[in-house]
Amino acid sequence: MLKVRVRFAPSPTGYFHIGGARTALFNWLYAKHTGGTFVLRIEDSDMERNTKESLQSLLTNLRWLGLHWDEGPEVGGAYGSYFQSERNDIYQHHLQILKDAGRVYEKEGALWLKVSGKMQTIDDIIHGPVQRLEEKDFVIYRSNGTPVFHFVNVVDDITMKITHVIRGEDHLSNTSKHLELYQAFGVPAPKFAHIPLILKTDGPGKMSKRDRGSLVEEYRNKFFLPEALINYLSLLGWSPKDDREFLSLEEIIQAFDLVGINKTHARFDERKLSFLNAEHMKHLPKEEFFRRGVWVLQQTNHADYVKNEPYLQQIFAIVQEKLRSFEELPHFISYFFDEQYPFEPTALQKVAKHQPQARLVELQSLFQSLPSLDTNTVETAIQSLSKEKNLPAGDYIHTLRFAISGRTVGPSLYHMLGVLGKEIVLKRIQRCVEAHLFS
RNA sequence: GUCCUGUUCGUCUAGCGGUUAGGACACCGGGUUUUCAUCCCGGAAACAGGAGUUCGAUUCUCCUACGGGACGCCA
Repeated sequence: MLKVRVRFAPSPTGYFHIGGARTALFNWLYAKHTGGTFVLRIEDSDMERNTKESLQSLLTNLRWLGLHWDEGPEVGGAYGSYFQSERNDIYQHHLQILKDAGRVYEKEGALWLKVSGKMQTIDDIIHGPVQRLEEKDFVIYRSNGTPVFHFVNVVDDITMKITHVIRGEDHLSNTSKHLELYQAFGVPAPKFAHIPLILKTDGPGKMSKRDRGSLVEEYRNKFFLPEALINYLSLLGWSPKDDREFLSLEEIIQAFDLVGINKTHARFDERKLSFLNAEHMKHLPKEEFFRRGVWVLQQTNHADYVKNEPYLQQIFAIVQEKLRSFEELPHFISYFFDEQYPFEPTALQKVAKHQPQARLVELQSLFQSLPSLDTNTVETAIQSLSKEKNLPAGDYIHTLRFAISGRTVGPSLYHMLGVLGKEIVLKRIQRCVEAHLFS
């Protein structure tokens, strides 16, 4: 069995977007699944539109996603260069082959390929046989002497020994041109798999770089988990054919195959992506959550939160199950580090109706009588206090959370008290009492 | 316009002739956590339409409608 060689061949003309990432992912997955080789080739034959920044963005985001290439830029390989702009000799050589075969003519300074007039049959792994007649001759070299996409794409796939071309369905109609080329060169075509496109969340058409949420960069900047994006993207046009949706990379590689890919276009849904991100957050091993959390804090100018590591570890431990995304982390835990935390107006409103001032005073004397505020002690103490005063425990709990954090939402209150400790908690209650917020 | 291609809940999907058409997100309701963005339970929600083929079509064929793509000296 021939070893699989697949490639992702983007042109660096803008930011790396979701559609490209999914195409890269499917190629990468197929290589991993079959033990094949994943090639990254830069299609920069249109010099005017290429930028260094797009190339950098591409490489950075591909690596962030974990889609490392076996051959390509900064990695090398036996079939380089992996930049089309550096493969001119190869293209000239192949042009000569077509000329010798009598398939090329010049018109208005450009070089055209004479089509065969034969009906082409694309044997697509996803769509089955697709027939299409390429009716018109087409340009393979521009009048400025540079080769065009269809030509270089085919020449590169031949010379790089690509076995499977996995690309977006927008190329399905182009494939008859490519088949003309393969035949003109006298070489067999690779296998094709045209994957369905990703459509806009709402409105007509495929997702484009201008659509909100379409850039991989956005998710990296918002501290999404790359494994969550991968998981979500893998589910666009593919599924493991059972009820699993929360999947690790290993599970995806294991189950992935070209024949299981759908024919229908999929609509991008950021809400499901967020859900998957939250799931992956919860399943992160403690140490990994800590490692990445620290990194996020440093990136967002909250390095001071990291100074006391054991303290931070305690905070992370009670916060992990509540966080949907690392983007929320700095704000979510800010009051653990700031005695001047603000009292949120909406939170105040919710709490104000339960005679908070009186409750806080009662809690003060209760806590002073306790040796420490560990979770169990505090829980039973508050329970019996509410029973004694014949009040709902919620009156104490809501008020207390508000007093020590300024908010109505956060991690488990009893655990919070334990992490903050008796001294700080009493200080915070005092601060709240003295603020006279409830008049 | 021509040529390709597709059509299962709002969305992502399972299903490959006989199923109460399954799951997930989102949504709604209830419960737990006497907070909550966690967790648990429940609910509403789909085979585009029409002809065939067949004992029987969501599944096969054709037509219509609708969606998507390609028709560049862009990739």
